[in-house]
Amino acid sequence: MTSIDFHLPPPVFARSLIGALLTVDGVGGRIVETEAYDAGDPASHSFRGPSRRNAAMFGPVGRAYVYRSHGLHWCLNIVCGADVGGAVLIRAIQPMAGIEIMRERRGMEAVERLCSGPGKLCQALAVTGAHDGLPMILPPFSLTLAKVEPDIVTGPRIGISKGVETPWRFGLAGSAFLSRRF
DNA sequence: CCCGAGATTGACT
DNA sequence: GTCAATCTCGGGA
Repeated sequence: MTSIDFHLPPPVFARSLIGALLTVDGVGGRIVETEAYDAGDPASHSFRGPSRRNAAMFGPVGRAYVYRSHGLHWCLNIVCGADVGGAVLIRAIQPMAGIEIMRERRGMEAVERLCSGPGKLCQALAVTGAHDGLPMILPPFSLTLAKVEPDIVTGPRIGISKGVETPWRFGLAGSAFLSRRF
């Protein structure tokens, strides 16, 4: 059993998550895309200090930070880092377990698109604000790192207007399950 | 208090 | 390509 080091700096931890198996109540798959954020980063929700929404980012590492995007979609992060204010956004998953349940939650959809975005995968895995602050190492979550680090591609993060040049987006090379091409 | 922007998605021109 | 859906936060009046 390999223990997960949530104290790694966000960019390092984000890279280590590529290929990991993530499930929620048994539904999930292989993480194929992540993004790193930290407190010194103007693109991060933690940049301006604690608020009601981002409180989990200032709590213990290894917990979920789930926030609502544009008032509609949920997005799942894992709190990490040597200092407070760090987290890794889970942006895409390759569905492995509970695919039929995901289809019911998301409607008829090609398997490549079921979890190809941060809001999509939260819908497919039924992650909501109720999961905010919960430990990632306990049910309903299950998180298991890949035994061997796969080939990884990097690039600028998606959908932000500050810190755009920071290459803290990580993806599984050649994956058909990414939110976008690198 | 009011308003614009935002780590998104899906529907539409 | 454009745009609306709808919640939280920060900045300015």
